[in-house]
Amino acid sequence: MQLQTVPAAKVNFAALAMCRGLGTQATSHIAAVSSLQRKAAGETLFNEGDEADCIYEITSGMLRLYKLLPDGRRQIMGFLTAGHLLGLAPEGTYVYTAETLTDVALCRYRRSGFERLIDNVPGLARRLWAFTADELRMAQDQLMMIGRKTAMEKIASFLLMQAELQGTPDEIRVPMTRSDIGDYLGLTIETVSRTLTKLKRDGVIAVPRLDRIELCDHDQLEELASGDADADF
Amino acid sequence: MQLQTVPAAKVNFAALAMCRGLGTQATSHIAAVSSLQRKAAGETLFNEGDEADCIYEITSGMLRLYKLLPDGRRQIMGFLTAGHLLGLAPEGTYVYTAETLTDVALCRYRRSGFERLIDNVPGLARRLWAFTADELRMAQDQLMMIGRKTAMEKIASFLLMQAELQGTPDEIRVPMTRSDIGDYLGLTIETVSRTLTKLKRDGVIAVPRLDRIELCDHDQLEELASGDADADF
DNA sequence: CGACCGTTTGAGATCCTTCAATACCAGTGG
DNA sequence: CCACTGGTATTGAAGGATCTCAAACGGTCG
Repeated sequence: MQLQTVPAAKVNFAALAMCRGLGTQATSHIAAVSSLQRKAAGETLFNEGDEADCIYEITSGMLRLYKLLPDGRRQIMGFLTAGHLLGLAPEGTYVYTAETLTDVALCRYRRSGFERLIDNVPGLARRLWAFTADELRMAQDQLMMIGRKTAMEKIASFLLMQAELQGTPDEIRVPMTRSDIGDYLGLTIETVSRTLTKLKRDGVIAVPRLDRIELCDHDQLEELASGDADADF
Repeated sequence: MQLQTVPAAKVNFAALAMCRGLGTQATSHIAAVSSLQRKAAGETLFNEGDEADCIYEITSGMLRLYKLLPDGRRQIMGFLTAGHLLGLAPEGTYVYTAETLTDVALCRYRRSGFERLIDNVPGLARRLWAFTADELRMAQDQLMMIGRKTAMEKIASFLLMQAELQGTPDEIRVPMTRSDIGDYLGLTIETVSRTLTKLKRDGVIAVPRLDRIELCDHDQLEELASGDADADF
């Protein structure tokens, strides 16, 4: 369900991540192939394997990206917030499924119109490259985390990463379920829950509501995340 | 130790992955900022955190890319062969360490000279983007593998991936140690060894030498890799 | 209130790790 | 030629972190 489509003219395109640093002319070219979209929580933006005909920029809200194995096992590749692009495959099909975790506002760029711009707008291809490179860097950090960290280190890293991503060092919003967190970190829902409980007991975090976590002891979290914490934690 | 530096004029640049599809003029521009290098097995190309002043293209041989945690735990991000680029960060520092597994031939592009080309050679930025996007796709496949697959599924997937990468469906070269494989898959060296032994016992693979693995039963491997194999394996 | 859905908690099982011993292989020097 | 050495791989036994299965809890909504 597409809640709303705003005429392109009403959007401040120069403020979008896609256009930042590009000239006004480039910005208007980009505006010409884009439209604003709203999605409710729990909707699918596109599926892994779909024809990649659009690039999206998130204006507000949060999405989850994931891949599935044939038997249903899921790996979440990331949680995206405002300012991030997605659907950035230079060719072919989407490599993951994108679903909204909250209500989301998006700017959509049609690939058909976008293609020409990439080669003609100076700096645009480079900008797309930079976005993809950043996504790669995050994927590789996640690899390190999933492959070599313990459950406690993963959870601590996750909490700090969300705080960083959301720009709120002391409290994070958690619109994703425990199951989402588990599928992001390579853990089960029970292990996520148990680990959070342990952090609560130790006073490192507080959970006033299911979708809020207060980071009470930032330093302790940092230690837990990097794995050089005292043995009694 | 740099074994050899070949004058740029002697290299067939048009055949390099970096230049493929670009014009002859673009190719000569790129040639102007590049040089050929050889490295022996076991050398470091660059370290995680180093100033990223060069982009490399592999001409022959194999490298490993990895990140380290403060306490020494290692996660290998990939094994690279001929035709792959590395060091492709659009800015800043290298995000991983690169070491040679075998003797390696490389084409090196200095960033200082390369920068200008990116904005001036039509199609180049897009090409770099495509390379980074491909690296991202591989990182995300690896995420799925490490986060959600069992040891047997990981090993089977690894063997098939190497066969694909090396273009030899029936036998793969294994210049990396068991420890490398473990650090790539998020397993210990013992689990890697035990899993390979099991595959040997079941006749799915054969190991004539430590650095060779024959894939005897490709179909069985595919089944094991995707996780929908019969329970008795 | 009662149903529902996600979370938490518990108990037991398991896969993988850890620790330790042995085997293998290539290189070296007697 | 062969013992010795160092490094990597294999194998075994035991332990532990995480998973699985199951029940209880807690908030939300009609």
